[in-house]
Amino acid sequence: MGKADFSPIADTTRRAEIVALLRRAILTGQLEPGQKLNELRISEQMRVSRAPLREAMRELVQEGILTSIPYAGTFVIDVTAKDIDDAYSFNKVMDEFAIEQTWPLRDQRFFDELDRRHETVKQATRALDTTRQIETALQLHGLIYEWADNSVLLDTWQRLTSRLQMYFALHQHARNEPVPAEDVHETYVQLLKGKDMLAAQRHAREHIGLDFEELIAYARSLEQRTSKGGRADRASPARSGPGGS
Amino acid sequence: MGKADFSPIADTTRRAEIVALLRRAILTGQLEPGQKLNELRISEQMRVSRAPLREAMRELVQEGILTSIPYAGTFVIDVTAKDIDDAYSFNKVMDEFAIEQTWPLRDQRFFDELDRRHETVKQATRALDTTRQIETALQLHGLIYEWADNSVLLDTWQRLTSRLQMYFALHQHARNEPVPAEDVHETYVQLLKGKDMLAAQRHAREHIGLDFEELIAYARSLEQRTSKGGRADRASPARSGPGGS
DNA sequence: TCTTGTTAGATTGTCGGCAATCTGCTTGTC
DNA sequence: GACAAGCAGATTGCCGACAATCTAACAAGA
Repeated sequence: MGKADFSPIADTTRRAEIVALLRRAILTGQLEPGQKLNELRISEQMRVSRAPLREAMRELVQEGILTSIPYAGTFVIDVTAKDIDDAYSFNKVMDEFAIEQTWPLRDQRFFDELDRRHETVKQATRALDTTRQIETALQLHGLIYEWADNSVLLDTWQRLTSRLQMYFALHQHARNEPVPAEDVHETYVQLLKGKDMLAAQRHAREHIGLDFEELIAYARSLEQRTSKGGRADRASPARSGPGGS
Repeated sequence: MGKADFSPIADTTRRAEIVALLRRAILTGQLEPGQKLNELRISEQMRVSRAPLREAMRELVQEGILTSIPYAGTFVIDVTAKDIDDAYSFNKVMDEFAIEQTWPLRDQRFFDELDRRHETVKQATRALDTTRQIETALQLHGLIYEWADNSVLLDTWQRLTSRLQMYFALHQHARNEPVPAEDVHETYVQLLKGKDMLAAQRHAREHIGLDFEELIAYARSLEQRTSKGGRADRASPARSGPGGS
């Protein structure tokens, strides 16, 4: 009997493609934080009716990168320094857990995949493609989440990833540095291959920490400007949580 | 000048109400795991067109309690023992973090709210309303997440809550016990009022743990039955994550 | 001048219907 | 009888148009 592992074919609904397009536009900074998404305009640009566009938007709202106010519109989320700080401290705890869960499951395939993703990051770095560099770095970092074999953990990470990518892309866009230092992930990869789990956890905390510190400082400086600058109203509406009456 | 703090008025779109209705139906077990949601039938029952219903469904898909397969339908998620186990171990870590973050922020208002929610649970217990008992118990437990002042943490908890409520409701439905023992939350509340943070964390782990153990055992027994029973196919499709190239 | 009522324009929310796709059955052939 | 092709029914995906709501400009009155 022929056994071939086929991966499921791509979703072929307009909705799915629209989701991908919008997400990419947001995460790369083509759509700026706070910006309103005009349904009619976008649907005409994409040559699509508003129905699938609106469904796509609802998905991205739940994914946490859009926010919707009834009869007012759907907006790209505003990024506050506190949001980044929250994500930062939460990420530290998650990292620790992910490494702990992944640690006993590491095998040759894990190491290979680790190297492969590391190589992809270096490739994007050499190509001076900052957007892709952020994306691949997050994918490298995400391996421990994919390997941990915990669906809830992975789900949470993927949600967080969207926001992180948006934050970092925002940062990069602002201070248009050519590209960060040569290889900041080398130590991380080596530690994940090693025998000292606690060292790996510690490094993950501090390594990620450094990137974040810079990011938060930047966000803070932004808020200084906008606090007197204007469009600071229109607070994010209370997320209609599961805890209803 | 008159200063009155008004909270934002309720969402008055059909979509929001549909979301609430569907979520309630799922979390209370009126809609069983694996069951298909027929759009036409539901829209007629609710006297609503399919557009807002479909948008509501997309939200619940992203919320993690529905799963959608293009051109096939939208289904209530299947609950596997591993899912519960994953949520369990993840919840332990989150609890620890939430207590740590909340600890220095506790004040009189926190204690009052804690007592209020505790009272609500006892009330539901006396009324023999198991569904509401689960709901209120989760709200009691959720206070440390609301108080922790971390938007990402709270968001993650609210997502997890949906699934937890579904799991526990499922359990309760099956073994139709009258109502659990009198007051299992007393110690938890007292520890949160006390001075020993580590003790509170430890208790949260073990207390929640016990409930989970029973739940997982039940789920395992269910899978024993369904593994030969039939509708085990139609695996959950790969969640189109943010990483797509 | 400030506040309040009105109105026109734009945008979101919703509806009913059509097109695309899947599923199961029937039919025909070997 | 087994199997492939084709067909009908049901269901999801998508579209265009209408209704409900918001926003901003303008006018009227205190």
